[in-house]
Amino acid sequence: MSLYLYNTLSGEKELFEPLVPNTVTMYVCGPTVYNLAHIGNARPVVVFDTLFRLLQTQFDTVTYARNITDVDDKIIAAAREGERSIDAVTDEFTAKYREDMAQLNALPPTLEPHATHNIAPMLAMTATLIEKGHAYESQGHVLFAVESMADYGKLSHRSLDDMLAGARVEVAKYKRHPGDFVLWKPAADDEPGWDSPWGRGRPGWHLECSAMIREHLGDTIDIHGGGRDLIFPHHENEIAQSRCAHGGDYVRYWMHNAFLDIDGEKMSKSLGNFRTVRGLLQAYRGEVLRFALLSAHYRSPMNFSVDLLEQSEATLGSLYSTLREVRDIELDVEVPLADEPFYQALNDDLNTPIAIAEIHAMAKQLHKASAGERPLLKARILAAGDLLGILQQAPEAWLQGGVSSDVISADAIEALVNERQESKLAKNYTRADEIRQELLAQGVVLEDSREGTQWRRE
RNA sequence: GGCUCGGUGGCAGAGUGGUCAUGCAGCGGACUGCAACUCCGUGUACGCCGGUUCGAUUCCGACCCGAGCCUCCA
Repeated sequence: MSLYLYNTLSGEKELFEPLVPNTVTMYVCGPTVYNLAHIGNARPVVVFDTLFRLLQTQFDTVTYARNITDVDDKIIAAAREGERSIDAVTDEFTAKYREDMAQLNALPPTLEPHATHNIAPMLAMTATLIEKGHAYESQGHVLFAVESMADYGKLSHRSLDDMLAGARVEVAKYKRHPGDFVLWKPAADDEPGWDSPWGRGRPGWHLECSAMIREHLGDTIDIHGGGRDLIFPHHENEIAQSRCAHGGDYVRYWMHNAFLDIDGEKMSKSLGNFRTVRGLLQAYRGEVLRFALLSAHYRSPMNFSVDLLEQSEATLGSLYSTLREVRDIELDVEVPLADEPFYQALNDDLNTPIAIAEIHAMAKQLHKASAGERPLLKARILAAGDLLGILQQAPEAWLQGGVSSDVISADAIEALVNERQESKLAKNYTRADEIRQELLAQGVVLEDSREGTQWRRE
């Protein structure tokens, strides 16, 4: 099966072939740990987690690194504001980030490098860039000289002239060119800092990723992902640093996810429509959030709303209902992935909406399938769900669980279901219907079948 | 202003040069003691205007609207 990925650098879908056969290296820009992750932050995590799962089905070794930026102006500001130590802030939000992403069924990355643990490689790269004439020291800062790189701006399709035209911000005096960016900046006494040949200071943001990639994954990696907004300046500057420091290719496939709107508006603090993952998890299960995020192609802007979440929950419920019908079927069948439409869809630049449509098609077939056909269909649905990071729970647990399961207990429901069963046998349909209505008011739906009554929460 | 990228039926969202997305919701029917689940049926959707073409939602051009980036925001 051939995997095609859209490469931001070329603007086209390209056949994916790792540099080293059967070995893939992937890096995704992770969080700056000074606050809670919002649902927009979760999109790349879910998208690249899905890619991670897909890659693992066809390459022997997949090394996926996602960094933790734990030194940054915003962290310093957050610590000051809360009158806490830097470590207290970064530890708290690193832990919460991991918890939130785990709720979204995102697998832990292979590596999770922390910026503060990789200062030495950053210093080394800075020194190399100065030696090679791509960087210079100025008033305690070390800056990258963008004019020293012939094709600076290639990823974001812009020239230095374009950038000059757009520069409305006052240019710092210590810069030779307005586009020059910081590799190393001085730290005040009460700020985190490390000794360096250029004085006590801390690394610039772009440098962190370049240095950690080289340190943990190598000079050239296969895939580098992140949100669209990172194309410039972050990724452009990473390319400049790494290519100028050690030559050759830096990243072979650049992938960027589009943004999320909230109720048709962009998410921003001023609009008051900031949705943290943690907040949303109060009302919806992580799998619902994940499904919602995967219901649009990763390069399409998507509108995130309560409607979408309700639809996602209903859709997952219906798929779990289908799986409940076949819960007793033992699985001992192999699913030949290469033949699967859902697998082909995912291999076409991670087309998750098509993959989901294929799951629906299989569910439909399952309802009509003969007993002999059912095991394979069940296995295929679960295999698709596994790649998408959904549908892996016990159907009963999903259907009878939920974030509001404290409204009425499962025991109480079972008791009423039993009472209703007796009423039905006694042909007391008035009481039976009363119980149905009573439970419905509590968000519990009853489904009668020849085998008995099943229930689920709406 | 520059550079990227979008505008698809009530909603979400794929895709394609010429009968089909898919899901949710709605409507009609079957099934059911009543329901739910399931099944069957049901929608003159592709921003606007030109052009190319036998034929365009799909290609080309202009326009309108929206988004992201233009020094640290997924």
